[in-house]
Amino acid sequence: MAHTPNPTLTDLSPAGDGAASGVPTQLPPAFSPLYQQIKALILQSLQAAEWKPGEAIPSEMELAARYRVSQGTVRKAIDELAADNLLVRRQGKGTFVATHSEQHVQYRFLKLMPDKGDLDQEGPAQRQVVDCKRSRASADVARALGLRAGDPVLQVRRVLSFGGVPTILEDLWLPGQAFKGLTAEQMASYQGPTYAMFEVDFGVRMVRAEEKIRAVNADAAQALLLGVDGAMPLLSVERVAYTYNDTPMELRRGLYRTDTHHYRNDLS
Amino acid sequence: MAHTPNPTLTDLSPAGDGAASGVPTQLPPAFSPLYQQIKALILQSLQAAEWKPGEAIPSEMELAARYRVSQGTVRKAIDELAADNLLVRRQGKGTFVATHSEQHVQYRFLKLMPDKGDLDQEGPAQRQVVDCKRSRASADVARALGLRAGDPVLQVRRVLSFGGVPTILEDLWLPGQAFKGLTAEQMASYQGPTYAMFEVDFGVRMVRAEEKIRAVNADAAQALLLGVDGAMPLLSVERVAYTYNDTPMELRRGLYRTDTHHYRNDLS
DNA sequence: CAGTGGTCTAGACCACACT
DNA sequence: GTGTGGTCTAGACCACTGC
Repeated sequence: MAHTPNPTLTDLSPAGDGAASGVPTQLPPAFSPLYQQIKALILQSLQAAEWKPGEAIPSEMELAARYRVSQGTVRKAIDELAADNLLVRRQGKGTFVATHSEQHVQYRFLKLMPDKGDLDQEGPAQRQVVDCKRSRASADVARALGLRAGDPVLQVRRVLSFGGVPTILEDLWLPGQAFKGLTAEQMASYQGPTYAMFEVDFGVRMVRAEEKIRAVNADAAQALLLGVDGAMPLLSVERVAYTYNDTPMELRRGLYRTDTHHYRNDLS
Repeated sequence: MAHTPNPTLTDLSPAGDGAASGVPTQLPPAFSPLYQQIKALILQSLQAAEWKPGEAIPSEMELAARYRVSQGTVRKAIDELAADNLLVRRQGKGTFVATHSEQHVQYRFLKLMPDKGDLDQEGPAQRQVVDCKRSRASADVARALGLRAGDPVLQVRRVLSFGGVPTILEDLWLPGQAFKGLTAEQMASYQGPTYAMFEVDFGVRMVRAEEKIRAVNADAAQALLLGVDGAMPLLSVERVAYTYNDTPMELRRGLYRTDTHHYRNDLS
């Protein structure tokens, strides 16, 4: 099988040329390596929930057989998906679909750290849902979520406390479509990360996010909920979280107290 | 050469066992893959400046011959170094030592973005050096830089403006040892990123950094330098930058205006 | 023990850049 | 054309997990 591409896979290699059709290739067919095609196929299966968060995907040998490529090619595809945190490899056990329902990745998207110690040392975060209502997307919200203004959205306001101290005030906007039936009860009572609940109850898995950070002054209502003086500057963290396919599924505006905590970022 | 480890490389594989010494291995010898050892060797050459920033390193075949391993093993070592942004691969040309002296990575460590558009569209940043003096490390500074309190440090205060608007006020602390002879003139007049100057003039290459971000109020002097009202909340960005070997080589405290810009971060 | 991912090798061929 | 990195294959063996 020394480079005899599987006929079921798109042969994008210029090597084969277009002689069969008698038409010489004008535009180079945008060469795409085999392992990228395999990666895309695996990604499709993930989107289609053929394998669910936490479950094992087929072994490298099985996938190699399925796609009619060598184990090494499957390996490279999986390597990239693991680097993107979509899959998790565990030697001797298998390769698993990444999930937010795990202790050690509890706060994967939360970059706030206590000035001393670790978030885990402050015990589990207490969540207090202040508000949870159906509403309609403003122009701002619609743009961020890829909706049209006026489309139904779910809006949640909550306070997160660490060690009993209110530290984060968050407003969430979720597309009404995908999160039909979400209740305040559910937001408040679910044990574990909110994104884990989204996976379990709504089949929505967040894979990446973008944050814009600013320093702001709180308004009166915000200061009250956080129990801080209105003059204390706060960190404004605006996050858009995406599922597979770069589809935005959540807009979140957080206000962080940074007198005892800080937002930590590693650059490389 | 089907797994006959080169004798010049540490054979950490348990396969060889300790029979030669007659002493059975008690503690497993911390198995380390060959490619990790190669990676460490390449890293040593980088630290020793055997190849300088911007230069090409030997080809994969040459390195494979030098270390007596297969090309694939060298490849995997280089892959990881490239993923860490220590090397840059360019197909058809070679593999190069990463450098800050390049247009498209101009602002690799600067996450501040204008709310509309791109930093590059605002033209080159104007740097105004407010102060540049030799001093002694305070306890804080010493801890961050891995020095002892009282050790000589270089201290720089400067203002960065984009499109003529003062946007960042920065204080830098540099180990006096490594940056002997750095002048205010040099800080102000060098064309290009400051980290590029560090590479060229002092042989110090920054490879990663950690930032702690808070919302703060400016004091009077700071507000004056940034030309803002004292009540405007600002982003405090405290950065420690590291060279090879996780050696801290710079402490930087920045105050960012976030009324027209924001700190951008991608999570995954 | 069998099955999984992880490492290492060797060789072929492709895409790209320079000359 | 030559030399570089990039892809793909095939096969061997190692390390880890759980039966």
